[in-house]
Amino acid sequence: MGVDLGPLIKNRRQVKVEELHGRAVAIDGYNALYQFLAVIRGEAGEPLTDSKGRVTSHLSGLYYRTLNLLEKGVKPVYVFDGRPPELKAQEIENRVKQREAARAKYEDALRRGDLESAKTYASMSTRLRDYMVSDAKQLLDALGIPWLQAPSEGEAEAAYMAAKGYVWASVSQDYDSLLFGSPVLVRNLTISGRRKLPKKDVYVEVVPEMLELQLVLGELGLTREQLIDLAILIGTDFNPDGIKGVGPMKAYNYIKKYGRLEEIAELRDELSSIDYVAIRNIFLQPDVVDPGELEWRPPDEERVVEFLCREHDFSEERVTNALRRLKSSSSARTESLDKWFG
DNA sequence: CTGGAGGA
DNA sequence: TCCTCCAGG
Repeated sequence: MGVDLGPLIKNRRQVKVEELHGRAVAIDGYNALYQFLAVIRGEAGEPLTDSKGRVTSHLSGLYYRTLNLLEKGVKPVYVFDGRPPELKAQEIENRVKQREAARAKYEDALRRGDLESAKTYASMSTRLRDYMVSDAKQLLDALGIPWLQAPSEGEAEAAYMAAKGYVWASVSQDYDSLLFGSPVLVRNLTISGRRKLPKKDVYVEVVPEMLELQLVLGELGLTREQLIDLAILIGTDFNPDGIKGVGPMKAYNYIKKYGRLEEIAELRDELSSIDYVAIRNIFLQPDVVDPGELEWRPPDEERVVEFLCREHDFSEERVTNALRRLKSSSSARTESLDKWFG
């Protein structure tokens, strides 16, 4: 779920798509696929599937989102989670239980014929299976988009890539990559702007926003080490409960007043059950790998059609239309991308 | 979420 | 041309 740093961070800036032109970004692949799976659903909340019953919602989202980014001159590299740290076990168990509870409510809502609730709970019961990730990687290969299997946390790997200059920014909805040291975090990376709020017929304009680590730290008057301590008080994936009764504001006040966890006398008992030294280490010395040279190739149209249309029953008209649009876009003909289509 | 249809 | 709505797989 990530750390709830949102309320503390005022220093966020809306990004225009033009500012992303020509830039490489590392996208948290699991984060992205989960969102597509949660959102792209039918009337009763069922995911899109092919004729063999395999889920394809995430492929649809990944395909059109990626082509849109390419059309705008953005060069994405997708980073997928590897083996989670031991300390993430509790968080993973929590998520499993939440999904199971949501699934029960989903089935109940279906029985009652309450489609609106069904859709909500279906979304909450989203599971990302291995085959879905595998399919996503196959699609990216066909599209000529690089992807990376992180040794551990994808967010950590993306942050490393940004910090080392392999990419300009990391992309995720979560704030964790700031804790992992990403100099720039982009949230809401989407081209088409408006999104419908659940329940009400209200539409909200969704614009990509950019958070810079140094500006955030400067705004809060904290070091990255202190921001990590603050996050531990609120609760991270590695101590999901945090400290009872301590949210973003109280956590901030504690760290501003005492500087670091060791000095907070009144929380000594609560903190004694949290292995915060190990958690700090996950954020400060994460298990990452050098990505090597990233290569963007032109989409292999034959392969894309074979995979999406032949194998997964996508409409060939829609799929080829999208590719044609990319080919005729100005971005595809300029700069480093001109080699794509001769 | 996104593209495309169909109405304003 | 813009906007809203809905199916997509």
